[in-house]
Formats: sequence, structure tokens, C-alpha cells
Amino acid sequence: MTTEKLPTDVRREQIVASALQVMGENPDKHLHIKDIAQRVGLAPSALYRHFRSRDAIMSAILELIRTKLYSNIETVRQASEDAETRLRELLERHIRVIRSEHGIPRMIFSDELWGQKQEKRQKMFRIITGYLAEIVDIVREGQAKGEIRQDVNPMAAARMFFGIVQPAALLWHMSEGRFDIDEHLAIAWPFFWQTIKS
Amino acid sequence: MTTEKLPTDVRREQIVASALQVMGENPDKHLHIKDIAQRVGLAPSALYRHFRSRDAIMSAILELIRTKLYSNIETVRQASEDAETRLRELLERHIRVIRSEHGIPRMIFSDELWGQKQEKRQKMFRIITGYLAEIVDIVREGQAKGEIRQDVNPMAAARMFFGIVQPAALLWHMSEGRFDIDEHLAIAWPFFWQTIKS
DNA sequence: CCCTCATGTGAATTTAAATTCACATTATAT
DNA sequence: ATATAATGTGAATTTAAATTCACATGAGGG
Repeated sequence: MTTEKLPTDVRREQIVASALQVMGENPDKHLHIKDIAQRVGLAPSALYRHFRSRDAIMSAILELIRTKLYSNIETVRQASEDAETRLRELLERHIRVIRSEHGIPRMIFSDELWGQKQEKRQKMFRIITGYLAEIVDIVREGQAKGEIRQDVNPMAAARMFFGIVQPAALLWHMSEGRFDIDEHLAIAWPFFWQTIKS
Repeated sequence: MTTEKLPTDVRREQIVASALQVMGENPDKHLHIKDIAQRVGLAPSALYRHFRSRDAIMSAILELIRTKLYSNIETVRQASEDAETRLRELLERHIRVIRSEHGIPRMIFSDELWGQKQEKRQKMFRIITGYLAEIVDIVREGQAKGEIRQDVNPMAAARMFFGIVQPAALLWHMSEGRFDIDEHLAIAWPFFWQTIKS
């Protein structure tokens, strides 16, 4: 076998991205080193040149997920000024991410996260609370501009927003894609927006 | 060691209940046969007299969870007639179950559910959609009695309700109990009820 | 051009848990 | 009271995957 040699920083990225993909493609399998290696095109043992352990790869996946989620926030912030469009866009993008990157919900509902020592749960908790904080900011800005009712508790709104996305992800993932997530959005979004708009 | 011999139906219940407990007490450990056996007071091999496999135990746990959740619905239905009280009670009971039976969220976010063959996901999907259907009924009855706005889509309301509970469970579980679930309810419930009440 | 270190490999090694099995015991049906 | 079927046990057995290791190779700095 003639496998090209590549520098560690490149390999690390490949490995993490592949791991996330593999995870998404095998909804019913534990994530094995062998499978990641195969996807990258390396021998299993080679991965250990770039990560101390399987666990370290899992942590890196969490980082990748954080990046993907937060980039959505930045994008919608820049794409428009008004809260309605921002939130609506964020919702759509979030769903799109979950739909295309099967690996993300898979990771959120996995033993990698729940079945191991605290560390990863904490990491994910911070990712989510940080994400919520960003939504709170968007709501606040919307209130400042008079687009959202003043008597709405921004945290309540943010959590409610999250409450649209998360159960949808759960049901969609659980039903293997049969759950109609678009219909869900079509019903839930207007309901949500009617409730908080000025 | 002198261990009492008990009939299979009794043992099965013991085993499943113990499994759920053990699962809740070790948030960071895979559920091992050895640990279940220890809790019941049997040798690991004895469990195989009552269940074909570890997997069968997992399925039985799902059944137990279904029972616990659905009994709440029955209770609140009988405890009161008006939709507000029913839904509010259901919310509180649901949270109480999640809080006391750590094993339930642990199961929902576990590889037992997500990392194995379809069957269990489907089972859980059915449990949840069934639960949602019950909530839809409660909402409909509330509408019939004029307590809830006619223009509210019952399914939307039910999902929104679910959207209060589920993220709370996630965050609470993820934060190892640090997330203030009572505060969450105190904020989210009025918000929800204001939105749908007549 | 060569040296060396980073990268890659296949073959052990480690580990850990589920499951099976041959044998023991006791509950209960007759 | 006895037979037998159900229940319980500790000691194998199976399995399966992560990790390590001794050795190979090629990229890039000097």
C-alpha cells in the first residue's frame, strides 16, 4: 500500500471530519477507529500518530460541532438586521445542519457524550448555553428596536426557540428521517413569532 | 452464597427496575450485566435465566419507561377537568419523573437507543408520538370547553409543550443537575399558557 | 544529497464484557 | 416423599475492539 504522508495538522482535520461523517452514515453503529481509518485511507494504528486516543478524537468532534453551530449565528447576524429574519434564518440553518450532518445529532445522543466522564458533557453544555446566550442577544436587540414585545423574557424566548429545534431533531433522528420536520417548522415558527412579536 | 429462588416474573421485574436504577446512578458508565446482577443480588449468569440477552433487558426498560410516562397522563386526566390544570400538572409530573428517575433521560441519550438496530428507536419514537397524541387530545378537549383559543393548532401546542420539557431535560441532565429546572418552568409555563389560553 | 524525524504499517497485545455451560439446589406438583 | 423443571452459580469461552510496538519509508531541512 502506498499511502501519501501528510503533516499532522492536515491529518487531524481529515480524521475529525471523517469521523463525523462515518458517525452520520451508520446510525446504528458505534464509531470504530477502524472505520474512521478506512474513511481517511489509513491504517487504524496511524490515527494514533495524530491523536492520543479515540477519546481525543471525540473531543475534537465536539469542537467541530461547536464551530458549525456558531458559524450560523455569525452568518444570520450579518445577513440581516431585523430579529424576525435573523431568528427565522437561524432556525432554518440549524435544521439544515442537523439534516445534512447526521453525525451531529448522532453525537448528541451518544455514549461518547453521556457514557463517559463528565468532561464532554460539560463541553456540550457550554456549547448549548453559549448558543442560547447568542439567541438571547438577538432577542434583546430585537426588543431595543421595538420588533419584539418588551414584556417578553429574552431567556424564555431563547429557550422556547430552542424548544422548536431540539424536539424536532430528536423526533426526526429517532424516526430515521420520517418525521416531517418542514411541516413542524411551518407550524411552530408562526406560533412562536406571533407570541413574541410587538 | 444462599440466594433465594424466585419465579421468573418477579425476577424480571426486579431486574428491569434495578437496571433502570443502576443506569441512573452511574451517569458516566455503560450499563453492565454485572452491575445489574449485583443490584438484584444475583450472579451475572443468573440474569440469563430470565432474559435472552442484555438487549432484551434494554427493551424491557423501554417498556417500563412507557408505563411510567403514560401513567402520568392518566393521573392528570382524572385529577382535574380543565386543560390548564391538566397541562400544568403534567408538566410538573413529567419533570418530577425525569428528576427522580435519572435512568430515563440516561436511556434516551444512550447508545442502547441510538447505537443499536432500529427496533428500539422505533419503539421510543412510538412512545413519544403516542405521548404527543395524548397531549393533543387534552388540548382539543380544552378547546371544546372554550379554555383554549380555537385558532391554536393542537399539534403545534402539543409540540410546544414538549418543547418546554425536552430541552429542560437535556440541559438538566447535561449539567449534572446544575441547570435550574424550576426556574425554567416558572418562566416557560406562563409564557406557554398565555399563548394558547382563550 | 543525505539524515533524521514525522508519518505510516501489520502484527501482537491488552482489555473487558457478554454469553455459555456443567453442575447444584430448591420449589412445587402429584 | 419424590421427581422434575425452574432457578442459581462459578468457571470457562467468545468476541471484539482499542492500543502498542518494532520496523519501514519518504519529505524536507541543512
